[in-house]
Amino acid sequence: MRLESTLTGATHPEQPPHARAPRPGGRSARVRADVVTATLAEVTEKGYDGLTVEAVATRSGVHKATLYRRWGGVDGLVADALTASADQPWPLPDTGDLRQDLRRITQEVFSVFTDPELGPTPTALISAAQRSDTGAAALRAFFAARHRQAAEVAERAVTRGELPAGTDGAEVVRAATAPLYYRLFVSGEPLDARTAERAADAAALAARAGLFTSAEEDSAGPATAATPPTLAPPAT
Amino acid sequence: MRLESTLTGATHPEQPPHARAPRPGGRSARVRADVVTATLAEVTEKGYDGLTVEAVATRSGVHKATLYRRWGGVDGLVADALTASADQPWPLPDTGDLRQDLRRITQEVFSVFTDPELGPTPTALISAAQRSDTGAAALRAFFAARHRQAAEVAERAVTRGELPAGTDGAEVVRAATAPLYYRLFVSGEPLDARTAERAADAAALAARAGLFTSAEEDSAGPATAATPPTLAPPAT
DNA sequence: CTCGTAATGCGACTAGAGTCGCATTACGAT
DNA sequence: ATCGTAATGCGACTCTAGTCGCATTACGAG
Repeated sequence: MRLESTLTGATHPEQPPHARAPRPGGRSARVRADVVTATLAEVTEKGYDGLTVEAVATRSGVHKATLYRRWGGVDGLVADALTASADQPWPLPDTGDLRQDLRRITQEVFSVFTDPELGPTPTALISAAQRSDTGAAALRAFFAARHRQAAEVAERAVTRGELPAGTDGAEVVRAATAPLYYRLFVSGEPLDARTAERAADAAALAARAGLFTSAEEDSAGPATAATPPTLAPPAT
Repeated sequence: MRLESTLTGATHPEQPPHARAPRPGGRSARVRADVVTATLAEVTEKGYDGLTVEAVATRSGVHKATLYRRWGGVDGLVADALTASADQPWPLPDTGDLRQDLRRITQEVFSVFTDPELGPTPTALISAAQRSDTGAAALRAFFAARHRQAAEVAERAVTRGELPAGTDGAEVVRAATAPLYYRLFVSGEPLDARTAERAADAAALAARAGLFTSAEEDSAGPATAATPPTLAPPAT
């Protein structure tokens, strides 16, 4: 479980949550890498409630006081770990069909968070990040980056003429993934592959109906009814 | 961790703190009421991170040890407060049109959580509840109740012939509200009235298209099956 | 190589969360 | 009214998160 290669090997020499260090040199970088690694391991094993600065200190070999000085506490540790994770790229599907692309995306989200092997870490990370202001800020940045990136799927659909011009790509992505995150982190209801599909289909449907164009104002018009598009029936 | 069976014990099926107790009499009831009130006040004022058993003890006039005995800790306090809040009825719209009904619902959610007067309490409550297993269980119950109740708007739509038979009402409600909760509690992105409307419209559209009927089987084939598990969770 | 300085290591100290055993109170039944 | 018992009050105790001042290390510049 060597995350160091990914997280630290290519670690950008900035990002200490506090101040940009006048000494970004070797040691500080190593310390940060070790700490991030240890934090991820700890939060995965014990969850947020079990996350302790002292445990991270022990595991990373970095002194407790140093952790408090640089990260301020568990909040900062989690936020930094999340920030470090946010850099990693996310595979973007390109099937040539919006609905398929969205399905891939929601399926990806679904499998990442439910996979017994991979799931616990991102799940714990996000849960943990929700708890503090610093973590919340990191979360916002995290999702903003994801949405910005994934919006391309919708933008390609616009280019293909599949979606109306002016469609807000990020909004489409949010609509597709929101039901999943809602279940995972808010209502706590079980999440299955079917829900992931439905969410993607619903988002695609709404996008095609033009609900996500930014410069749009409707009221009670023909509403959404007139469009039972050629969309294939619900995945089910 | 372990709540006395008096509360949410896992031992017996029925455990609402207020349900059957060996001594449901006056004092215990008063104590619980005082504690719930104090908990709500504290969590509203200080947020979850500032929530302390000792502060609740002082404010409610109930001894700290009693709080630990009956509620187990802050987790239990929050969970109980949430449970107590869940009982309160939620206004159900009935405009005769699904889309309008859903808009009312999302608008309601929107205003409750963003209202500077009312918002902080439910927001803090839900945020707090997310943090522990006990709280999460209470949250699930809370949302399950809400969904069950709100599903009626979809069921009426089915009766009217506006939606296909077999539509899962709760699912429609979830689809409508998920984007709001997602923004509020997961991504932390700003929430506005327009988003609330769009979410309702999108859900209505998808429902009409028959995406939320429960008894059906897949038609799109292997679309979802193949998924390159190449995410970026920091684990490995 | 030497030196100045930032970063880390170190251990003691404080404060507050959470626990425990026992005394006291008040409910509910007789 | 009386009594048995559950629930609460009470205070001392433990344990650990978090802080502080100072010693030590290692980076980076000359």
